[in-house]
Amino acid sequence: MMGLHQDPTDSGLQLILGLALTSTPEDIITPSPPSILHHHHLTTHRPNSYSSKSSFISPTNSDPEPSLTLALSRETYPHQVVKLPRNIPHNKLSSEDPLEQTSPHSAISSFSTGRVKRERDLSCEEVDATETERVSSRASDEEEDGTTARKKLRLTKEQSALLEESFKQHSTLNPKQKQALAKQLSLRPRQVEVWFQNRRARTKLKQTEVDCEFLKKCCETLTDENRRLQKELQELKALKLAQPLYMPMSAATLTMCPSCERLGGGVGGGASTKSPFSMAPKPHFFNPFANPSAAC
DNA sequence: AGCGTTGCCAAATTTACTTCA
DNA sequence: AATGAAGTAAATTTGGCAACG
Repeated sequence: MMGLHQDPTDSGLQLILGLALTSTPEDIITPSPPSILHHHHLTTHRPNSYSSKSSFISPTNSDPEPSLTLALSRETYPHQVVKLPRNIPHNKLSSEDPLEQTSPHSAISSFSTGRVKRERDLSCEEVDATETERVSSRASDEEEDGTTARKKLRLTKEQSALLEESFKQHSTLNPKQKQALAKQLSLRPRQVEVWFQNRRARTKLKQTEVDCEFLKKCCETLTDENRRLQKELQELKALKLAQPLYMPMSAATLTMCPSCERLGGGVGGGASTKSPFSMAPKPHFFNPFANPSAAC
């Protein structure tokens, strides 16, 4: 009825999701406001200081159970074996290190800020890499002959645990924190940065899925409510046809509906009676967004 | 004020790798 | 054992925004 699609990929649903949850209380299954609103806030009022950026999604709130997040790689990939790729694309043969790979456009010019930045990051992180690769888990020492494709880093359990722990404290890092964490993990700052970016994306995705489930339940509740009201309306219409003449009631028999302050008939609400003025067992207009905990 | 640079981020996408049927 | 599909996470690309000189 309400045009609420069940498909989470539907753009209409996502729009409704962002709007509908603005009044989401804290006692529902979505402990944090929808990330859509946060994104708008961040992109329009991006703070200068890094410490204030942690408002994106609080990992302790939106991801209270890290073991249930989408990041299950440590459990599903327990062996930490770095294998050579089965097939090596031609365009990946130039350099093993992804950070040392420039895109096909990267050498064209320096007009793109991203390209300039990457080259700059590379230059500063190469120094860092030489310091850290002695104990790094990265298998990245084969690029001398230029015939090895890049191998994707698989973080160790310890590295993942430390990154997760750091993410719980703050979902964004300032440069000092990034450097320190990279040194502690024997990774490059860029890798730490990428991990945090991907981790934030996973958190947001998970939150979106939670929001979607919440809206599905709200939709079901509203559907049931609508069905009930439609049925009640049909009954009232039928009674109206059966009793076309107005039958005045004495003031003593009238009661006030506590929710909508409409007059109802009979003592005790009359819900059990089949009076034409019987009250619905629930409020006439049920808003799950204003009262989602009761709705879902 | 306008401009270019720099740095960070989100979003989308690609890619390497793992798991499982 | 081999294989391909599906899933996952690391890495890349693109574009936007803000701060700074």
